[in-house]
Order: sequence, then structure tokens, then C-alpha cells
Amino acid sequence: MATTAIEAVAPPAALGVDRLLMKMRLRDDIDDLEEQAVRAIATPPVLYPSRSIVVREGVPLERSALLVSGLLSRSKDMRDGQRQITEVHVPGDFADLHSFTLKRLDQDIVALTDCWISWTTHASLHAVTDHHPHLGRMLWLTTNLDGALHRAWTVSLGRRDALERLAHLLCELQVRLSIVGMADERGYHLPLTQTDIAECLGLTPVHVNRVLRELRERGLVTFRSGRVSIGNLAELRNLAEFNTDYLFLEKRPR
Amino acid sequence: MATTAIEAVAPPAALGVDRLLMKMRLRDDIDDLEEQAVRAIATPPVLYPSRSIVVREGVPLERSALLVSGLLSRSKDMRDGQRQITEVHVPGDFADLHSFTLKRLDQDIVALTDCWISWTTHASLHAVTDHHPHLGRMLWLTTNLDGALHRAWTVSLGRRDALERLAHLLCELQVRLSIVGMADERGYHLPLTQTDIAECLGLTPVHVNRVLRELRERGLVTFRSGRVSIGNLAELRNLAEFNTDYLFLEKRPR
DNA sequence: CGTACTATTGAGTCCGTTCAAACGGGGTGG
DNA sequence: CCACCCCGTTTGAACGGACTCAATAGTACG
Repeated sequence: MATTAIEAVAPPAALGVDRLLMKMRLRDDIDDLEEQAVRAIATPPVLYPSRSIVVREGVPLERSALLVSGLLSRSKDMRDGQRQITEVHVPGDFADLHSFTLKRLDQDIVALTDCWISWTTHASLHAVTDHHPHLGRMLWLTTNLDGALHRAWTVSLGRRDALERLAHLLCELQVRLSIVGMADERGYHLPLTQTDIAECLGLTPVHVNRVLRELRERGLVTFRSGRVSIGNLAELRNLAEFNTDYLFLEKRPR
Repeated sequence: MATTAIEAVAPPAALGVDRLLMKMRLRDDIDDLEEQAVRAIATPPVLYPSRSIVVREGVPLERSALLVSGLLSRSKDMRDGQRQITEVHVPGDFADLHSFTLKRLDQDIVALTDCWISWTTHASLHAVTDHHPHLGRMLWLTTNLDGALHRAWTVSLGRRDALERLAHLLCELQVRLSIVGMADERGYHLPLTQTDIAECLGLTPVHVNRVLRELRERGLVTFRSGRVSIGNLAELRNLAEFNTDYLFLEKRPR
């Protein structure tokens, strides 16, 4: 898959941090001094090819990955060869910020597409939490947003059927990509295979295909050649029982 | 269900913090000054009756719940009346510490049994993170441990069948209760209904009943009248493909 | 000693799987 | 330039795990 020429050239060093700041400022104010401190911790982006393992489960870590462009996943391989993806990361996400406190990962970080990643050392994060407590709490908040996503996925896998589950995933990505300016109400670029989607949803690729057809025939959404085209967002959200509350898109009180 | 006389009388005010410290010290050293700071933030336990909603989704919050005794759940109600539990909290757990950064919850906190809860104000947590950065990071770690649990549950719901899923849950609780001295290799007290278990596993109560029978007939584990009796822990773990890695039971490097 | 909840078991159904085959498009080498 | 191949997609047919519906048994409590 053509890596798209767009990503073949290194993105600006600041792009990842820009998007991270967009996400944080959606939830709270970040002053100039803090912005400066955040900008100081990111290093120039490095390219990881599609399907490569960026961080392997269990390995001792001293840095965290800020995704600048592309899509990353957290995924677990089972002994029988099955795989479950537990989160899809979009640009601006810290894919493994939790390793700052945990010092290793419980799951692999795998590139779903070619990815540019800006590494951040735990030493610099340590300094930030020491000298900028508020910024430290904002980073903490970031990992708690991941937790909220995890809970929403648990609910989907536990209580929604295949159609609703797929609809919910597509709704979630629409919102999360919109935050960083990579989606609108009409759709977004999503260079995943149906197998990737199946691994997110706890389904087989065959069934994902059938369910995609169902969504298409209902006029709700079409997924073809790496693009999600939304036909009826309101109905799609209704079908999925999708609500943005769990994404915490508002500024916090006080 | 008899609330057991043990819990009918208020537990010592320090019990919740004691158990929290046990959990934290498993992962890193806590010095005397820090211990003092932690002990200072907990208030005398309050009783919540079984099945009561301790914290409701969406409500603005200024405090977090430290569970002293009993079992709490995080759960989501669907519009069709179904419910999914996304985490079961054991004594010593901060059930909604993530609300310190998020300021509201995306899911309800519901008492599965009578529960004694010690409340902690966000103001005092704020002060702790300002004055004790290391302790702040330890609290952050605590919420990241919840994230790891969520990911493990997502994997279970996505890729394990009913038998494996149930086995995995029982293995997880065995370890987490052991940490706070409430379980051993032979079993533990677990005052849940089969419906509660079904809501954890994304199954129906009827099927949980059948699968419990299967586990019992295989001699792996018996669940009766609120007690889990483990017949063969090694085989149970093997069936569930259970591994304690995701629980981060070791001290962090450095 | 009735009432209400929980647990248990059976029979039939359905959603998603498995197995299998065909199709399509983009890249590569002869 | 075409033939081939690989990978992802699409469709069909049969199977099976978990559900639904329903009835009965057990247990705690007032």
C-alpha cells in the first residue's frame, strides 16, 4: 500500500506536539510557559514502516512514543494466533505514555500504516512533572482518556452486536480524527484492512465484510479503498448508541 | 445476602489506606513522609448499601472513592436495559481516581455488595501532586494499572470464549485479592451473583451458569454461595491463558 | 410460610464462525 | 506490455456457541 507520497517525506518536527497541544487545550488551558516545556520534550520524528512492532510487550522502557502521522495500534497476540487490538492511535496521541509510570508495556505497539514517531524520554517527562505540576496532571489526564476509550470498547465488545460495534468504531474515529483536523462530517481517510477492523472488533474479517455491506446498503456509511464516507452521521450514531461523553471534549470545570 | 457481620460494623479508618499502601509498595518504595501524606488525605469510611449507585455518570466531582471493604463495579447501562461491567474493584482500590483529572465519570460506580468507602477530596490530591511529585506519579500509576485491566478485559471479550473468559476473571480476582490479603491459592470469598458475573463477561446469566458447571465438572474451580474454591490453579490459568504480567506485580526499575 | 430473588436445566433459534472458492487490483519480472 | 502473483475483498453453505424462552428448584428473609 502506497505509503502515500504525503508521508514519504518527513513531517515538520513540531507537528506531533502541535496536535498534542490541540488535544490538551480542548480540555484545559495551557499557558505559554507550559507550551514551551511541552515543545522542548519532543525529538525529531522517526519513520516506522507499516506492520512493524514499534514497542514490544514486556521490554523495559525509558521513552514514550508521540505519534506524528499514521496509525498505531495496541494489540495482543494470543497463543492460537488470534490477535486483539485494544486501541487505535491517531496523530497527536501518546501511544504508550502509560509506560512512563509502568516502565514496560502489557501489549505491543504495532504500526498499522507507515508512522512518523517523535520519541520523548521518561527523564524529560519526569522533569516536567517535577517543575510543571499542572502539565503533569494534563499528561495524567491524557492516559485517563485512553482508559475511557478502553471502557467504551469493553462495552462494545460485551454488549453490542457486530453491526453496532462497527458503527461505534467508525463514529469514534470520526470524532478523534476531527479533533486533529483529519476528518469532517462527510468522512475521513482510514487506511486499514478489513482484517485490522476485525481485530479491533473481536470479529472475523469475513464477518466484517458482510457487516460493512449492511452499513453501505442502509446508506449509513461506506468504507472503500481506505476512505470512510459517511452517508448519515445521525443515524450511524443512533445505531451505535454513540455519545461523545466518554471522549471528554469539554474544558474541565475550574 | 448477609452483608456478613464482619462488614456490618465500621472498619478502622486506616484500613483503606493500609491496603492502598500495600498495592503501591508492591510497585515502588514509599518513604515515611509520603506515607504520612497519603494517610492524611483519607476520611473516615462511610457505608453504601449493596446495589446503590455510589457515583453517577456525568455528575461533576470534587472527590474520589477509596474502597475500604466490599466490592464496587464500574458499569454502563445500555438503552435496552442491558448492562456491562468494565471493572470490579477490590478493597484498597481507588474506584474513580481518574475523576481527579477528568472531573466527571463516563460510567457509574455501583456497589456490588455493602461497601465502606473513604472519600478523598480532589483539593487534597491536588496538594499531594504539587508537594510530592513522586507520590503524584504513584497515584498516576494506579490509574494506569486500571488501564491495563481494561485492556485485558477487552482482549477477553474479543478473543476468548465463555469458558476461558470466566476462568480469566476468576484468575484475575484471585491475584488482586491476594495482594490485599483476601485470597490464597485455594480460593476466596466472592459475594457476587451469576448475573453480576454475566455483566462482567458480556454473557447471559443462563450461560454463566452452564459454564460454571463446566469448570466445576472439570475440577478446576467451584463457585458456590459466594465462595470461589480453586481445584487446580495451574490448569485454570492455562485454560484462561492467564499471565500476571498485565498486573505489574514487580517493583519498577530504578 | 409465603414471597422474591437466584440458580438450574431443557429445547429451539440465531448471530457469527469456519471452510471454501472466486474475484479484483496493484506491483513485478520476463 | 503482458502474465503472473500476492494480498485483500467478496460471496456461499454449513456449523456451532451463546442466546431466548420457559419451567422448576433452591434459598434467604419478612
